[in-house]
Amino acid sequence: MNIENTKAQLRKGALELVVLSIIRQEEEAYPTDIINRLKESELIVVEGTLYPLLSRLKVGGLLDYVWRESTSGPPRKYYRLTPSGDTFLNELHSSWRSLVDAVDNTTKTLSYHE
Amino acid sequence: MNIENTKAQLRKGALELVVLSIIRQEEEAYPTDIINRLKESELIVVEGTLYPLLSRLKVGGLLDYVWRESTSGPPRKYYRLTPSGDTFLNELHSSWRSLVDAVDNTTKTLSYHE
DNA sequence: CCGGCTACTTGGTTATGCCAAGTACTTGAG
DNA sequence: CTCAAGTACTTGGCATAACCAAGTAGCCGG
Repeated sequence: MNIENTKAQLRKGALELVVLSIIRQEEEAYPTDIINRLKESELIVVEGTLYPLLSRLKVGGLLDYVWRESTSGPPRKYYRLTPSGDTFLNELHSSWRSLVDAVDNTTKTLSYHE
Repeated sequence: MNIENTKAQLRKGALELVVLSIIRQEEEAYPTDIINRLKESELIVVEGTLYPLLSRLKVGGLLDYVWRESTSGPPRKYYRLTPSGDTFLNELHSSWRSLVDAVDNTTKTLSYHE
């Protein structure tokens, strides 16, 4: 059993939450922005993960994007939250808090061992 | 995009942590025990999820079990943490705290919207 | 000895996240 | 003009987790 493997597993599902949060914070963001923000938080994500995730959120109506020119390369897709994306993010954040509470509740006696 | 689906996704990977935590708390526990404890914390898990998870942890050397007679049916597999399971759980708990911190860090400005 | 309860097991499905290529647009050097 | 290098986005295939649903099997009471 590999701890690194399980650590990676832990964050699955939290990605949608953090990606949506970053986009809300920035008002609008393009993928490389988002990847850099994630790296700052030590939540490393690669392109092959992020692009499909953004597409799913777009198809789901939670995100929208506009093309914008870049001064240093091809144009970029700048993503923004739609109104339903905004609502969804609030719900998702609340679900996250519930999960954290539930896990904390289950693991709280760990403190006797640490 | 379905909020229920994504909510379910959120807890993936957290299951190993809570299952190991429950077993440590109880000293030893059999699957139905664990499922009931999870229900109390609103972390619903079905047999088809839990049994394979326990098997993986057993194969990984983190858990061990003993058969014990029951007064109301067939014997039960009582699972216990092995020493390496104990170490693993400490590491996993620490990874969990890091993830929570990272997500909280990313989502903290959400409070301005709530 | 058989119906119902309790425990445990096991295919098959879906979806996420990752890796690794691949496509395409832009700029600048020569 | 053209070609290399950089930036941005896309896609196919793989591994795995969690779930669903069905199935196997031991145990007790009538």
